[in-house]
This record gives sequence, structure tokens and C-alpha cells, in this order.
Amino acid sequence: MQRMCIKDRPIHFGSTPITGPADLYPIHSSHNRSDHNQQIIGYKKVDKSKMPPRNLKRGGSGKPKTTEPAAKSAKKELDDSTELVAIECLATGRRTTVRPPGEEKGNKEANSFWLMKSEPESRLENGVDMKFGVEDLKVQHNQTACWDGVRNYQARNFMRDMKVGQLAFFYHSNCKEPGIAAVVKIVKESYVDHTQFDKKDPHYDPRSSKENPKWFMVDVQFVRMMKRFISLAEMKQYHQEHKTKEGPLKNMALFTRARLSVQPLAKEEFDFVLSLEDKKPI
DNA sequence: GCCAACGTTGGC
DNA sequence: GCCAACGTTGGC
Repeated sequence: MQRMCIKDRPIHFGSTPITGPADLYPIHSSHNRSDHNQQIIGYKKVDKSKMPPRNLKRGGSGKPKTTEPAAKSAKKELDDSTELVAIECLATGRRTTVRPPGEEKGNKEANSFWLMKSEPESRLENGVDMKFGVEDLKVQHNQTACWDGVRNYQARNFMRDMKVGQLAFFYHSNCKEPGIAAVVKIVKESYVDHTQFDKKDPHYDPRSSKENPKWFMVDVQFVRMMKRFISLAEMKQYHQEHKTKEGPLKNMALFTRARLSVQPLAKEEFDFVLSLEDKKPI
């Protein structure tokens, strides 16, 4: 079984209105559940050989280590991120710094682009349809939707780094043809994801509380469809080629951190993908 | 803090 | 449906 949804993705329509600025309207998306208190982040170019994982593991599992801290630490990271991307495991308190692919020191623009995954095909999760493709975004009021349901710390932290006006690719995952379908922009910065408190929501998180919410979301607005769909397969070919010949997609998170539903793109990566629109598909 | 077991992601 | 990759859990 696969489920798709997975952890970090958003989407579905719910029905719950969100509170927020009057000009934005929401919606919902949703996603998964499971993560814990930890966070780590970063991308890195790291070698995955040693990468990661295990160390960044969570720490105390059961005890949310921080009860308030989550928010606070995360915020701290945000501030630090102006320079390097700070990574910290909330659970362990361990901190490391990594620089996003393509980000040069002092180049704050480098990380101002994102890729957000969503499932365009129906798939039930606890009875709720997770479907939310670009077409679904386009029919929302103001063509804007809140990216709720993200339940992965890295993805959540990336959303917290998002700023109004930044662009992101709307990626279709878990479907026949995975790939980039459109360009969207961030229209509301990180705020509490209300679905974590809703017992009926597939992404309900019993470990979270209103006093100390764990999950956040941003609002995105449709900008335009890609001139042509840029498939995962096509990008993968470039990724492979760029790994040997050196090219902009050589460290693309889509391949180096495949399961992350919200991922950063270096400007060169974003621009390269856009340049493919005017080329013939390979 | 380590690490084996387990669960999830998500392309194929 | 399969399964590789990798994140999470939780005992020790």
C-alpha cells in the first residue's frame, strides 16, 4: 500500500475556514502525521553517505522536549538562517550548519525558491480525499490555499523560512505523471496549522496543543501553469547528466532528498527548470 | 546516545 | 504491488 500522502503533503479540502487576513482564503490541504519533535534541516549537499539520518534523530521521544520550544527554537533558526542554514534537532539540541545547494556565502537570494508537492489524484486517508492538484488550487477563492497537513519537521521548517512573494513550483506527486505543473507564490507566511487540533482531520496530532502548536503552514497562490509539464523523468535525466558533467540540477533536492514534500531550490535550479519550458521534452 | 525494528514515502 | 530509501520509535 502506498499511501501517498505522506507525510508531508498537503492538501484536501476541508472545510474549515481559517482565520486569517481577510484577503486570504483558505483551504486546506492536509497531510500526514507522524513526525516528532525534531528537526533538522538542511539540505545539504552532503554526502549522503554519511548523511544523516540517524543522528538527527529524535531525541527524546516521548517527551516533547520542549514544550514551547518548538516554536522558539524554530524561530531562532529562522533568524540564523539569514546566513547559514542552521540546523538543530529540537530533541537533542544538537546543532549543525549546512548550506543549501548553490547558496554562497552572503547570497541570501539563493534559497528563495521552493518546490511543494501535492497529490493531484484522489486517495483516501482516513476517509478524507487527499487530492489537491493545481486545478484544485485554481478554483479556490483568489486561487489561494493554505498548505496544511505538513507533518515533517524539515518540511515545516522550510515553510517557516518562506517569505511573502517567493516563488515555488507546484509539483504533482504520487500520480501517473509526477512532475512540475505550475508556479505558485507565497502570499502568507507561516502560521499555525489548525488541522493539527482537529480530531477528525487525517493529520490530527494529539501531541500538539494550542498553547504550543507543532505544525505550521503558509498560503500559496496560483501564478501560472508551466508552459509545458516538466516531468520528474525529464528532470531526473538532467540530474544524472549534471552529476557527471556538472550542471544546475546536480544537487536537486527532488533527487537527493526525495521524500521531502516541501523543499528548497537554488536560484540556478529554479531558473534551469524554467528554461526547460522552451525546450523540447527529452 | 546507539541502534534494530518498524513505518512511511513515493517512484516504478 | 513492490520495494529502496530513509525517517521514527523506543528499548537498552
